[in-house]
Amino acid sequence: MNETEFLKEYDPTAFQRPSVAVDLVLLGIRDGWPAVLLVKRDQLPHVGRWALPGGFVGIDESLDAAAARVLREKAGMGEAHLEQLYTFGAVDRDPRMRIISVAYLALLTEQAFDAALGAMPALLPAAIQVPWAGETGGPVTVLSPEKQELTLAFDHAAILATAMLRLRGKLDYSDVAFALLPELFTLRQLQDVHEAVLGAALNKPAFRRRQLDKGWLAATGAYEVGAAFRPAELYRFQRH
Amino acid sequence: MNETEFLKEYDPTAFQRPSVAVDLVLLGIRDGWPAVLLVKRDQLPHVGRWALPGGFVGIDESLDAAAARVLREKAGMGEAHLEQLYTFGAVDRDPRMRIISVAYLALLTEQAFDAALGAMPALLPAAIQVPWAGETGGPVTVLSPEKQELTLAFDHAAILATAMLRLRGKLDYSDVAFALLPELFTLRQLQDVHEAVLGAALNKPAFRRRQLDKGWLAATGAYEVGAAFRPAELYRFQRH
DNA sequence: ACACTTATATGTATCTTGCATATTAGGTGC
DNA sequence: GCACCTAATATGCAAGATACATATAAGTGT
Repeated sequence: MNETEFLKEYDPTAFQRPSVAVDLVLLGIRDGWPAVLLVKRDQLPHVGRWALPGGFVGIDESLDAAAARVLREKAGMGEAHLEQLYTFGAVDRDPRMRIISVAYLALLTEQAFDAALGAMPALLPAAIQVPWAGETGGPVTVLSPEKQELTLAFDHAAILATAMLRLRGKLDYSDVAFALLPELFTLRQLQDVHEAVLGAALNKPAFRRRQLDKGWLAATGAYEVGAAFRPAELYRFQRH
Repeated sequence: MNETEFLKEYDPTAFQRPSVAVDLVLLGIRDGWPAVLLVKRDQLPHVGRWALPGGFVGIDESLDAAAARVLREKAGMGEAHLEQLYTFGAVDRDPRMRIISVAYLALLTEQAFDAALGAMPALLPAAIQVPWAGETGGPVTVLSPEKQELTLAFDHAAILATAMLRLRGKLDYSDVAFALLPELFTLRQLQDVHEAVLGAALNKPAFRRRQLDKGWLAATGAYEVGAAFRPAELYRFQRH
């Protein structure tokens, strides 16, 4: 029996299978705070609760492709930094049936975040507050624009907590911060992103020096315009 | 319609679903090198190739539980540090059918590694060589005990590379190294583990001081016995 | 007793980081 | 035009972390 014959006889229905979905944490910085885009559930279960946008993975679709499709369909977004986060597979995480969810982290610039809100008005921008426990990953609080604390559907609060923790962890050794910034940015904007994600203030000269020493920043020679005071130089991210 | 009625009518067969499996990277240190336990495939596809032990996720089984079960069934192992690694979901990663694999990293002490070999003689201990490119994660070479380079089945080489990279990345800020060591160990053994995982030599006094400063090591007052020369003190890992 | 080898301790130069302070370059209001 | 305000940028220094060299200690084997 060769491989082709084998495949003909293989019975792919032998086992009962779980459904597989992707859920997206659409993350950006708004008003100096991390923010996430949520959708309101209009079906049972958890009707009326806010949830992460997601969708089932097609049988002929890779996980990354499914995540990119959900990004397009649910956030009207063509481009964003997308990275796989973690896979959530508790048996009872969805009361309808067994659904395994592969969570993805999508990082949006402030501009992309607003564009998504414009394209999909049903999306809710919610502020994220993370206690500075860092280590184990304390409970994350999600606030509506009216400062109401939201209870997310399913295990989405845990997914969001994982996302924030991962982002914090990767912030200083990877280039994720630049995915949250426009093409051109000032060092102060870069620091603001870091401070928002870390939820802590950083020393300015030290931050500036460390960032420049990494060799990832290319000075453009251009400066911001219309600033009330001395304009800062604009930098561009450039892979080492 | 309330939630209970809704669930009755929900049709879980509406979409064609992928199969979900877990694959385990059973990792230990042997003779100063990272090593992985492999199984020989006795079925198509990829008959005769070496693969990571794995199994399908039961419909009433969480991902973590499935990983623990595979650890028990395929490695005869009750205890080991188990952590989810990454989920591999390319459409064509298995020619039989669509299988999404949630990869787990299992860290074994040298003792547990040998015990697994004893309990499951079909397992092959293969040495892993990782180029010191670190960053992007170069190609990983897997060597049989006879120093033959092995070609792993499916995308298991990529899974293994991800495991090694993750381990390297977590080595100095987490406690993973202790999962590779017995209950009591010397500072030299701890350094040997770090050097094997990193594939690089480390400065002894600096390593020793940094480890002790972390506050994770509890001196036992006991010393190794039978050492040819001055015996080293035994330490125990103790969560901060 | 001595050689041998590794564990452990210490000292110093170097590099990194945090923080304070100075200087620069705009805009704003008179 | 000119003083003033504020934030960007630059510099200086102390504290901390790290790499590396060297010294001392504690066992075994001859």
